[in-house]
Amino acid sequence: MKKTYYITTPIYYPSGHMHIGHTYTTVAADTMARFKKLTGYDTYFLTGTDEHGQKIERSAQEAGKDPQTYVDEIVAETKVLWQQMGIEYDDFIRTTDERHVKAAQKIFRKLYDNGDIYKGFYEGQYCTFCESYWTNTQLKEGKCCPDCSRPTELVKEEGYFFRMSKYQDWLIEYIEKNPEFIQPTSRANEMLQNFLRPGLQDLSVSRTSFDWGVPVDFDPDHVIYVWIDALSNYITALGFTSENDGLMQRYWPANVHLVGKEIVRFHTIYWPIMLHALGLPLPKQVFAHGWLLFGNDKMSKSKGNVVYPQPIIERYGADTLRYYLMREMPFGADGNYTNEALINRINSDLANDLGNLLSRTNAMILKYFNGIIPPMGKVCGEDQTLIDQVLNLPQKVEEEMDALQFSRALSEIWKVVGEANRYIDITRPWVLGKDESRKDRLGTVLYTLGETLRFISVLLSPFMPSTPERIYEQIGVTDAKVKTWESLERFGALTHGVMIERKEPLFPRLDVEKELLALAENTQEEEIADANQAPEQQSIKPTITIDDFDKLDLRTAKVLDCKAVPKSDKLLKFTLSLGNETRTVLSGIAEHYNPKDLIGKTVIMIANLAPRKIRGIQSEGMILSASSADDSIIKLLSIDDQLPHGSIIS
RNA sequence: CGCGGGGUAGAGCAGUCCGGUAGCUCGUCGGGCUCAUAACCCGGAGGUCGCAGGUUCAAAUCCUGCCCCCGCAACCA
Repeated sequence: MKKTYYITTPIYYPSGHMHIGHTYTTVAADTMARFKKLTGYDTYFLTGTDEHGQKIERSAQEAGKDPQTYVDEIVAETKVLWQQMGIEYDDFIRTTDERHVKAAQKIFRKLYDNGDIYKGFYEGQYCTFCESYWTNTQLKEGKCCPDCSRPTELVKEEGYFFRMSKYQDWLIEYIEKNPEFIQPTSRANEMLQNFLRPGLQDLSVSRTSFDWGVPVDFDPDHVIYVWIDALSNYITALGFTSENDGLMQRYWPANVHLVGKEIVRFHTIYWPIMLHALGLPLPKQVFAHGWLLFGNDKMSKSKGNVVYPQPIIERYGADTLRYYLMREMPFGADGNYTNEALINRINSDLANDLGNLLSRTNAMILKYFNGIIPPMGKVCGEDQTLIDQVLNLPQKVEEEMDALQFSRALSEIWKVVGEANRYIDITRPWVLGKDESRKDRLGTVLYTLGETLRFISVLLSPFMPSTPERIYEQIGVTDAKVKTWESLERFGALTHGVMIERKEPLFPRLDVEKELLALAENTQEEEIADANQAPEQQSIKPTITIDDFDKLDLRTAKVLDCKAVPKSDKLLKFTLSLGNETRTVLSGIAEHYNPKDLIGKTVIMIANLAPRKIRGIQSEGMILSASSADDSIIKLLSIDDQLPHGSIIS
């Protein structure tokens, strides 16, 4: 029986279009899956979408659609994107699939029956407007909602909880004994130090505050919250709890869950504990890759720097983007996406090195052998050097792939591309071509080059699925048997006597300036679209009466002193004069103002706001400021200094 | 002292676990070649490895302290 290999991506949240970050993860998983298939594994590759939850419910509402229609559209678009990117998943699970819903309910019930889930009360700071709970650490000053800045209130709600703490010691031991389980290792330390060792709290696993989810079948007021709903996709897709669980038998436990670094916790704490509670083995590895940053900034919609793959695919093709994503940065660390780096990679690696190698090889076979692949003759030392490296290549690539080091694997392949280019300079086939008596030698050189390109193509096929075929037709590879992993065991499987033709360049060289301009247009359109959208999302708060307004005591205040608060990025400490008294007030505007510039200004403050301790300093009021929707611009309200300090504003 | 990651040539990164001539890609400068997509090949210049101490025959690497950047802090890959 063949060895199996099961790899997954996270299931993505379809509240918006998939961007290059999602593409990155999915391409990595696809590349790995293709590599394992190539090397003879019985491979299963799962991706999908996590479609429930309040955010989807609300996004759908805003778009004037029912949630199912809303997610159906985004999923359809996502599938088109994956198809364009050459993603060959074996299954695409949607948490709204009937099969998933049923299985998630069974899992929930099973955990409840076992006593791992119990009914209790959830208590937390709740924002009525956003219909969302926030933790104390998330809240803004004055216990305000981090999303809409309205005050939150303490709310108690009936809910189901998972007894995480029960399994905490077991998991700590498991992680310590299985260093391969969480990769890179630094992530394991992070989990142990941050969450596991300080102690796990029981996890709230149901909600009554929204409906768009899988109902708890024995208590339909509750829907199953994301943890069990989303994480269980990895086994519900295999038919866990259904009569037809053949895939589960065959592929579980997964070899790798590929995840982004922000969801490591869910996959290395909650998920293992859930599996253990269900009596199932844990995935062999959870691999956390880094983020694709734009320049040095995190991609985010509010910054308007989200990169979408479609324009890149249209301009340069999916294989090119796949190559860039897998090559540019070490898998696991954060990397930068820049248009310039993309174009440089295309030009130097794909056009100059690989494309040109093929071009010169193909051109010489046409010129000196009328397009017929010559046979291989006697091998010299200079041939052998190249041949040895070519023969060692598959093993090197496999080693790097097993460590999920895509970038290094490609770098190994490109070392050989470079070696082949050098080989041409050393053997000087154009000189051999002038001497009819050295035709055999010339044939050997060109055959060696063709055969090297065949090795490269086969090894490249998981990374760039459509490029190898374009190479094959230029070096006369037609037989499927010489496109396999097994065909890389010996040097010389390339069939001679085959007729080849001249084709268009594999990857045309790009004009850097021109391409940068074209790509910049794309990003700018996005920015404008986002900027126009942003203010609309901040709707006007509910109406209040004049009495409500009267409760506020607004005063002018003179800034006597202003300093940055130590160990804080955002806070400034103000000493304010209200005429007859002096107040200390903190304000989170350090990123926007230099403290010195504010001394002497007259600002407006709320004088009767309940004092609050922030960073150990008592803040006795609040200074008014206006901000843009994403807080990128914040302006302090101030007035001309004509009035006495402490004047009432009404 | 909340947690984690990072600071190495103009740019982007590897090397740090297991101390011992500082490496790769791009760019740049010079040379070679003319089969090739003005591509390819060779060579050079360019770094007090964030700062300060310490351990050592020897520190980018180990220890201590500090500075700066980034991310996370209960569902943004």
